[in-house]
Amino acid sequence: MADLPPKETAFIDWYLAVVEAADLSDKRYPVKGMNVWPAYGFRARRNLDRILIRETEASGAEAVEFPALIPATEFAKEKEHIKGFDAEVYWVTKGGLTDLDIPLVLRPTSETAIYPIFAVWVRSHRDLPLNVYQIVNTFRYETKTTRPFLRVREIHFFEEHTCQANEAHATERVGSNLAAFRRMAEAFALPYLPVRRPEWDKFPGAFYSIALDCPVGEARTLQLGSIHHYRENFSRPYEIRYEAADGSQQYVHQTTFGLSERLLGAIVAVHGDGKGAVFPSAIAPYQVVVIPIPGSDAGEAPLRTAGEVADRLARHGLRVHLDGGDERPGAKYYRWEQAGVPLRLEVGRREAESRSLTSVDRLGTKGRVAIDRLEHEVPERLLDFDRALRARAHAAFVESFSVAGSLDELAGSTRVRVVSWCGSEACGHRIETAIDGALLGTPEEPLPIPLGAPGPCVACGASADPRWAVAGRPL
RNA sequence: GGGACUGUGGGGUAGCUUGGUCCAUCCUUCGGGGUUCGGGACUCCGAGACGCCAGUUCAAAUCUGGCCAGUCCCA
Repeated sequence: MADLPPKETAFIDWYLAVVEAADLSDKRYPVKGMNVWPAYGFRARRNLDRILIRETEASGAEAVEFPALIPATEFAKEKEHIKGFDAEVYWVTKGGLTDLDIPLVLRPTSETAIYPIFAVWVRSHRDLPLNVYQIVNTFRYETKTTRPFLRVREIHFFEEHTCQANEAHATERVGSNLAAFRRMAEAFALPYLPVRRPEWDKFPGAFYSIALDCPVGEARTLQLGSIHHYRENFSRPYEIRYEAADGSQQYVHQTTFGLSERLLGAIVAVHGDGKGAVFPSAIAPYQVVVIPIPGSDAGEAPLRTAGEVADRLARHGLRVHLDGGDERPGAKYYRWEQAGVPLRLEVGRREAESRSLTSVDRLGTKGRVAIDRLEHEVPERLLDFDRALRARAHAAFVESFSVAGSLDELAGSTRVRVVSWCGSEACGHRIETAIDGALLGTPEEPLPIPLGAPGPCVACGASADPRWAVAGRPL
């Protein structure tokens, strides 16, 4: 088996090799950017979705589902929005052999599918807040190179859409989305930074956009998702109004929260290593793999014991896989490490006789697990593993930021840079040119490195109203 | 939108300059047999490819043209 390219010096080659070796996505489907979910990758995606669903519903939203096709007339109602998406939508212009009188857009995102119906659903202040989400596929005609999970044309998309009574309530919803994402990221063991995007880079039609950015090394960042405050920007063109308690008609203030399978890409990118993928236990397709080690002198005991172990763990609710194949144990170790399984249990003659298993987690920590206390000890090992994984990721996260005191320092940077910025677009663009990337925006939460008060703007030197901003190179 | 480059089994490749020695090399993968089994086993047998369409030629993976797909750089 060929070794993986080095993650440090050939990141994207490494990433693609891991995705393929771990059987997470099959990119051989003959449409660019539209990939197949094989069984193993699909398990990871389903586990990921479960967490999104759990945390979103805990934050007070309900699942709905809207159609995939949007009439051109509805799509065109919000002018910034259509301008932002025009170049990347797929059109359905024919029904059978007949040209459609109103062409249909295959949703690139669902605002314009949902909001005409919101206008019907929302009549009274008693209908508010209206918090709904859907997990559906959306389509964007990407022209750049596509990458499994990171940049695709058919997106497995989570989108929450809400209507609130006023701007303050909408701002609160943004806060509860941030809190929900914090809990999701805990399960993914992914460190991230919420960043308010600069004006020129916000979502088309938004009042403001908060991106959830995750550093992945070499100054590169991945946007994991985004939360938008729309104010009345959509409710006015779509006429989403309600009658307030005082009898007046008011436009709702809206928010959205979007995530995608890019989260899976981030999990691979952040946690993976020279051996392959590394899954946090909440996402892992298999949390535990049990490997029997036959041996010439061992008889049936290892296989029988391995079966017992796997059965009991499965009954206990763990995702466990018994690898009883003909390969030698070493080959299995390599394969399951590549596939990112958090915990491996080995069962040979010694283990069968002593009723005590050898455990090795994906970060290399070895231990023993008493078979009599399986149901207690295995979950404990998984918790230890998750903790260690989180600590490793957090250490890398802290390492990935550093302050830059001048534009010159930005060139060729291998970190995400924190700069003092006056807030002007002109200076923002100068910063972007200097780092050959993007001014990601202003952090919404404290940065993981010690910072004093911001000094004069790195671009223009003005000292009026400076703020810390982060600049990087989006992947 | 402009330019450069690339397409060989499931994955990765050799061959292309100078057409023939190629019913296409090697690694991996896959199916089957045997010996094995505490960190990528060995061995035997077998499967599987020249992006598509034309053209040149006695002869095309190799040369020419068009198309398709992809990658990178620039706007």
